[in-house]
Amino acid sequence: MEFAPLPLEFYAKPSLQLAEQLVGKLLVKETEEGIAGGFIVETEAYVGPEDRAAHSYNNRRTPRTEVMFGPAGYIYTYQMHTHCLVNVVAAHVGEPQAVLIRAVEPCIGIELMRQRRGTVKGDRELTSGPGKLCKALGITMKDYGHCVIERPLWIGEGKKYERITAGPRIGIPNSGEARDYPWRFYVESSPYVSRR
DNA sequence: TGAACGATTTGT
DNA sequence: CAAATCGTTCAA
Repeated sequence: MEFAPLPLEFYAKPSLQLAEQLVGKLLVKETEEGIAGGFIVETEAYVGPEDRAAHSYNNRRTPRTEVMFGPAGYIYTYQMHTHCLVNVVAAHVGEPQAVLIRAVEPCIGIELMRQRRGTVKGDRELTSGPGKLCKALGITMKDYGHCVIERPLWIGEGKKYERITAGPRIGIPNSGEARDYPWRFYVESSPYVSRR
């Protein structure tokens, strides 16, 4: 895969807009084990201070959320239970917005992904969830703060998908009214989204 | 469908 | 120190 990251300016926009535009882009991670990547088929926008589901709700600023207060185009990883989740910072300095990558369609290094994921039923299980794709691509907490236009973790032009759908976000039952906002974007026809 | 898993952060 | 979490995998 030829190294051709999207320009940093691409990320300097509201997370709702960025979340929709990231669908179809190619997410790539290169490690000593090899290269792995996939087309993004599902994202969620986290809008920041006004969004009860966001870690940066009410401008909460801690070591963990710090990167979201910086410029767009940087990686915000965070761990829950035994899994790592990956976000891309959006908007501008001082606006703690981010986009969660929830699922990708495997494209590069599928054999490596199978290896890293272990026992899975089929290839559609490889990356159909935020924790799954991190493990498949080899994304870890070490990628926190990494700039997404540089190796080894970057995003490039991908392909066009038909029919991108918006719906409520997943896994945020305790976020009050924000629970139902249609801020999840996914490819309707893709078997690789986290929930069908 | 439900519980275990158990890293890390945050609030009491 | 206790509770909570943008999840995944097992067991029935």
